[in-house]
This record gives sequence, structure tokens and C-alpha cells, in this order.
Amino acid sequence: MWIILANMRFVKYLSWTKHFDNGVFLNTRALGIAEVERETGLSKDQLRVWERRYGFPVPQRNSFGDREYSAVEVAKLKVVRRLLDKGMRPSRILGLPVAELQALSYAGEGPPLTAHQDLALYLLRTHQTVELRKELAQSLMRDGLFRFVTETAAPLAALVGEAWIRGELKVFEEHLFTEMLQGVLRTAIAQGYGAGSTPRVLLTTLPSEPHELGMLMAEAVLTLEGAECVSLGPQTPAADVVEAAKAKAVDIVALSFSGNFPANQAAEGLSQLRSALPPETTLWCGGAGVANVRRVPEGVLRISGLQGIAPALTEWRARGG
Amino acid sequence: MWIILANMRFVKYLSWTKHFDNGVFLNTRALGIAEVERETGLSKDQLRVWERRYGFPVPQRNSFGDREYSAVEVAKLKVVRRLLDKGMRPSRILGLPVAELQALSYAGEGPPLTAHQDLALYLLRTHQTVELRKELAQSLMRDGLFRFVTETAAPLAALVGEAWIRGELKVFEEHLFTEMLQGVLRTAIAQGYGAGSTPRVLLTTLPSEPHELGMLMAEAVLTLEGAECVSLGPQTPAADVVEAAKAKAVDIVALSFSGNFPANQAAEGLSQLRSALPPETTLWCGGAGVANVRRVPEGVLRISGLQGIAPALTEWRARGG
DNA sequence: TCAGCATTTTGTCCTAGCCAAATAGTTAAT
DNA sequence: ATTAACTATTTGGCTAGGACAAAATGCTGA
Repeated sequence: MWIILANMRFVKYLSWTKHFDNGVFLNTRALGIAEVERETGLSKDQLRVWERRYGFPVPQRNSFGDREYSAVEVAKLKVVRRLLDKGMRPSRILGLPVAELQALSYAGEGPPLTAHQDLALYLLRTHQTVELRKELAQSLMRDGLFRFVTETAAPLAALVGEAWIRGELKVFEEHLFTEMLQGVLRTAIAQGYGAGSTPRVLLTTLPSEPHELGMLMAEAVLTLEGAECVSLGPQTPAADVVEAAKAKAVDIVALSFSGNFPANQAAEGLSQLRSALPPETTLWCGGAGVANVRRVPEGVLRISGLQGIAPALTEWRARGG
Repeated sequence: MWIILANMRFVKYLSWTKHFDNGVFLNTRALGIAEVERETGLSKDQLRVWERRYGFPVPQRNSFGDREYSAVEVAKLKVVRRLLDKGMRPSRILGLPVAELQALSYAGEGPPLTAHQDLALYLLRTHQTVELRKELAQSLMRDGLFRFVTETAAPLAALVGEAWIRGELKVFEEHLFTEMLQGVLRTAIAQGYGAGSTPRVLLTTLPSEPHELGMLMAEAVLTLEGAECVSLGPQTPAADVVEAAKAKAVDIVALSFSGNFPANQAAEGLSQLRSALPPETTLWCGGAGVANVRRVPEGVLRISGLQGIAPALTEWRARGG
């Protein structure tokens, strides 16, 4: 249950929680396995092995013996996919009826929303993108970049991500939000950009991490704190991170990991990177993906949250990097 | 908590952890079949059946018996891929040495480089990113957004893409360039942004198309021409494109396809979208990925190049959309 | 409480064959 | 000579289980 709120907007906000995509698309036609792969993001192998092991989904076969998934099956698969991303396991949930799966989706409880966050979510839900953009821009002007990033952008991104997993937001609404926030952040970063500052920080994510919002927010804070950022965008192979670090002679390499990045893969990657980078290059990591890592490898500094960036920077400077 | 992640399960396995164990950190490290699929756009089935039928590529096997493609093989596969898109057939070309393939590949010579393009490439290769950013910004100021996009950004992006395929540019250099150009474009777009203009255009790419530069350049031109752009960012599932188009009541849906997008997949996706979108919604497609499509599906307009946008818009308006 | 070890779960890769759709090649008819 | 129709070949997606490493879970003892 969501708590709080005495403002008008919340009344509207209430209405957006009851909302599932019913998979209405070209649903008159059955889908082939490749199409289901595209629609759900579940690999063909996964679909076939689930059928063998768990008895779901068991699609019809056409005259050639090829699988033909019904719209109902695909809809359930989409819900399953979300629950998997949330950490549930196939054997547990594949047998359950759709209604029960949807109930599971709502299990989580959320923190109270601020008025601004509430408004932003409402605007997103009602597709008032122009107003949303304005609201974000106003937040930025009012609070300044640092407070905007830490108090508005980051919590909102988390909320939107969670809402999406629960199926309360449609995919395109989430896309819309990401795109808009990215635009606002990039504009702010471009304005604050100053060359020749220290330290020089290389920002990127590893190949299986496509989410760049966290990285962008870090870039904003770093730029604000007077660092010179060199961003490679997301998904740079480790070898190329090393090459770039050497070529650009950066002081710090900073990697971002989102919440669904496997913790031990993150640790493994960091330790490999650490050994490949020159010793004088500092290695930072941050994001929900490394929060779960038990012990960060030797020689790697874990930055906790966007608030942790400024202190870490201060310390780096104090050491006379 | 974070967002997106269509397809990530897919990528999971090709985590480089296991390749790190080989201890090779160079660009020459071997790639697993899933990685090759992603790199080249050739399906796993295709790679296996080619090996059986044509004797190329025959990758090494690691200790588990899994295929490990060398960088050389992958490079050849990339060239092969381009020739296939041009209409050649596997049996004809798979046996040929790389040199011969490249000869076939370069049949069409590009136009000579302008001084500015040449300078930009030089700056990129020498990692003078600050200067490169300045050069791009100056081009933008000097030529205006339209000429900047059509005469500087687009040709440069094409050049960089080609150089990367040929292996003349390092991965991180390509990343650096993309990130920088994206920054410049997004800033320019944000400034020119006007709400409430017509037509309203929805911009995105299909799920297997991660490249967003083409889309951004189109957005810049569209904004300039007085259209109101709603960008969903890259990789939106078809069903969600339709939902977004309906929810935002857009006039035009515009899809971008990069050069290594399979032509028939593009055609398939477009025809599906066409039938799912309301008839009054116009559907546009553009980019090198649809240039190879023999016949664009009924009711879909192919925009050729960024120069084709303005005329198409004019025509749309003349029809009194 | 936590590290270490054993067990189960899970996803990707493997082989090898089948078959429709697409393309190329050939023949017949205008 | 050109088009139409037919046949042959090429091609790639799909099928079936089996194998196995990586990840998750459960258990045990310090």
C-alpha cells in the first residue's frame, strides 16, 4: 500500500496503479517462436527448455510442426519475464495462473512520494510529456543540479523502474521518461562542461550493462564538482576501457552497475580491470549493482550513492593525485 | 530497479568472464558464438550451418567444446555480412579470402573528405576530444543545424562506422565519437524544441536496433522543420510503439534502421507495424537498413537520407494531414 | 553470523536432420 | 527477344534431446 498524500494529484495517481498491458497487439494471429523471442525477450532455447521441463508454455503446432504461441501464452510470458527480472525463479512461478502472478507483482511496498515526484509520475502516466519536461526543467532551476540529480532524478528513476517491473507503467512510458531525463541531464552537463579540470574521469559501463542513466547522473555530479569527464557511453568491453584510460591518461576510471547486474560478475570484472589498469589509475564503481557485492576487490573504491561522489573526490584531491 | 533490459537475458551468457580466463586482454581475444551473433548480426544457426556446409568459419573450440571465433574470423564475417546485404550469396563468397571480399566491398567509392571532416577524424584518432568537441560545436555554429547534420554529422558517422568495421578505429574511439556527437545533437535539439507544432512525430527504433545516432539526426532535422518530436529512445517493442502512437496521438511514426539491420526483418517489422497502427497514422522509415529493402511494405514511406525529410514533411502538410 | 561446501536449478551450447521460402536456372510460349 | 512457367538448388529457421557450467539455494559447522 502506498501511503500519504493530501494533494489533489494523488487522487489521480491512485488510478494509475491498476493497469496492465493486456498484450493487445496483433493478437488475432498466433506467434512463431522467433516473434515471441522478440516480444518477450526470452530466448528460443529458454522457451523450448521451459516447455520440456516445466510444462509451460506448451504452444500449438502448425502443419510443419513449428510452435505457435497464443496471445494468452505470450501475455503470461511477459508477466513471467518481469518477475524473473525481480529475482523470482522459473520453477516457482511458471505453474501459477496469471492472476496469481499479477498479485505477486504488487508484493513490494514503496516509500512515500514527495509532491514533486508524485506530480512527475502523474504527468508521465497521463502522457503530458511537455508538462513533464517543464516540471523537470523547473526542478533543475529551482534546486540546482546537485539537488535535482540526488533528490529528483535518481528517486524518480528508481520509482519508474520499479513501477515498470510491476507492470504499472507501459514500456513506452518508461522509454519516454528515460529519454526525457537523459535530455535534461545531458543539457545540464554540456553547460557545466569545463576542460582541463582535475581529476580527469573516464565513465562507462561494461558490455552487459546497457543502462546509462546512472552513469549520466554520476557525470552530472562529477562535472559539478569540477572534474573533467570523458564518457564512453554504455557497454565498453573491458579491454577497450583499459586502452581508453591509457590513451586519455585519465586519473580515475568510474564504472556504473544497475540493479540487475549479477553481483559476482561485477566483482569479477572489477578485479580483472583493476589488474589491467596502470596502478596509478584509480578505479571507482557505483550503482545498485555493486551495492550487493560482499567485498569489493582490492584497490577498487565503491562509491555509495551520488552523495558519495563529492567526499571521494575530496579525498582523492587531498591525497594529491 | 533500473530500467529497460529487453534482451539482456540474451546477453547474459556471453558475459566475458569466461573469456577473461583465457588471460588474453587484447582485442584479439576469442569470441563466443552469442557474441559473434551480436557483433555481426548473423544468427547462431547460420554460423553453425555455414561451418558444416561451406567450411567457413571453423572456429577453435575451448575446453568445453564451445566455438571460439578469432578476431580474424569475425572481421571476415562482418565483411561477408555487408556483401550478403548487398545481395551476394553465401556459397559464392564464403570461400574467398578477405582481401578479395574487401575489393568487392569497396566497389563504390565515397565522396572525398572535406577539410572539416578530415580534421574531425584526425582529432578523433589522436584522442584530442576537447578539440573535437570544439570543432563540432563550431561547425554547428558556422553552418547551422541543418547543414551541420547533413554535411558534417551524418558523413562523419558513416565514415566512423566504416572505419570501425575495417578495424581502423578502436572500439573506445568509436564510443567516444558517438557519445560526443550525441551530446552536441541533443543540446541542439533541446534548444530548438517547440511544443504544439505539427505534425507530431514519434521517433524510435525496433528492439534489435541499438543505434540511436540516426534517429537523433532525424530528430534534429524534424525539429528544425517545425515538427514536434516525441522520442522513445532506441529499442521499443512494436506493440509499445503502437500503444505510444495511440496514446500520444501522433501524426507520424518514424523508425530508424542502421546499416547492419537485416533487410527482411526490417520489412517484416514495418508491415506488422503498418497493420497495427491506425490507418490515419503515417508510417515512415529511414536509414541504411531500409535502403536495401527491395520493396517497402504497402502504406510505408521510405525517407531517403536526411535530405528526404523536408520534402516528405512538405508533402504531408500539403495533403492536409 | 558467516564462511565453506553440496545440491539443485537454470540457461546456453552442442549435433544433425527436416523443410519451406527464396533464388537461380531452364524451358516453353508469346 | 522477352515474358511466363516450371524445376533445381540454395539457404536459413526450426526441431529434438543431451551435456554442462554458472548461479542460486540449502546445509553444516565454526
